[in-house]
Amino acid sequence: MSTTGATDRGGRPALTSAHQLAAVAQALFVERGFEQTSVDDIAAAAGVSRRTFFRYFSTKADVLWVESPTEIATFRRLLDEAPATEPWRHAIIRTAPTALHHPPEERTWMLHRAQLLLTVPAVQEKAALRHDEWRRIATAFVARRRDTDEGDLVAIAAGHATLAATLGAHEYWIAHSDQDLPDLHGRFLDLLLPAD
Amino acid sequence: MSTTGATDRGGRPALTSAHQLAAVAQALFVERGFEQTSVDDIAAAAGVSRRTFFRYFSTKADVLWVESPTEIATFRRLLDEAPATEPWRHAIIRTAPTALHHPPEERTWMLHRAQLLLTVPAVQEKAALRHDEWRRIATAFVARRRDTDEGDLVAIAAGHATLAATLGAHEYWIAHSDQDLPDLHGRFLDLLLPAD
DNA sequence: TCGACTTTTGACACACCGTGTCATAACCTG
DNA sequence: CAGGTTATGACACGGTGTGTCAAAAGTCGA
Repeated sequence: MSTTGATDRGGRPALTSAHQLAAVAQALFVERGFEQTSVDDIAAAAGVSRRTFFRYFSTKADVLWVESPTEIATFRRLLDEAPATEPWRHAIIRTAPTALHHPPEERTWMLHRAQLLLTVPAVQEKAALRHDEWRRIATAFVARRRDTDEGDLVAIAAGHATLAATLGAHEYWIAHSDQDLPDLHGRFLDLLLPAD
Repeated sequence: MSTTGATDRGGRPALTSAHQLAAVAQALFVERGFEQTSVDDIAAAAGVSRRTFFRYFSTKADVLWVESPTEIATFRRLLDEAPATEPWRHAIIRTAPTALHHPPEERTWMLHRAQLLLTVPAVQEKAALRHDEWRRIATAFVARRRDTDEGDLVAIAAGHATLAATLGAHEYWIAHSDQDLPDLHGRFLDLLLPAD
């Protein structure tokens, strides 16, 4: 979370960081649009070369998912830690909104991110892989709880429902940003998850 | 469906057609992989220039959605024609599988298509736009039936549920291709659509 | 202080995607 | 045969993402 448990084994110090690049890039996206911003622009604004950008992110759009590995890992961990007595439906409704929760000071950042994600087609495309990962976590969890494999019909349905609820909650939130995202998320999950 | 109500206003006859290009392209995708197939390869195999390919399809992946406009239009039409007495939940469960229905002789073609769609990341990405359109049709329909706008929470949820069910059914079908896709589709819809 | 090691960086070069432009080919009708 | 119409091919261009390699800028040990 905070600073580096990284062991310093010498070598040239980095000129930038993933988070700094992400901040610079997202600011440019918001300001002049995603497709109107080239990787050259981002690199120049961050004071590094284009090649360096691609060492931090394998795709231009990837800067929007800097937090994603953390969120994904949190979701997986929370489900792993869910008490065996808790029904899987309840566990998902409880953990999914928590995994995506961010402190209030990151709210406008999140809102901008969500708007880019749901509005810009080129960005929406790149979301597919992340969505898949998110979905698979839920599917695997439900399969475990139901003592089946990941080919289980209900588990597959639950996975897709989890993703659908997450996207739906964000879509609704964009238009009603005064409301509480985790709360909305829970309501969508309750509406869409199949019966236990 | 079958041949051309197109008025012939003269001009040079086309060397190829969207369907022929799509067939050639999908065959190459299945044979050697999507990313291992360049547009140059497709064009060469079809006997036209690269530029011509992009006049028929605006993206390499678009060949996989030749049938999409028809399916989308059918879904929209079927919902428009649904009797006002039919509950919206039932109407979606009835019409969505029908709109995606294809004659048996196109089965292997559909199976290949579905496998590419759910397996190859680069293809999955391009699906986002089509999925959005599919989802919006359901959302708009539910909003109409509930006398609300497309910002309605239940309508949004129903839209995402419709898409989730469609994807889930295809995913399940890939692993159990002996079963009936429309039937699976209906079961997923029944499982995921929120209560009326 | 000097040299060996490690890591980050920048400079090129390259394949591919998708777009704009323009001349040419191949059909129609009068 | 002339003029209109449509499809095509050739070419150039900006952008993305990748591979390669030499140079920069630190660390540590002798």
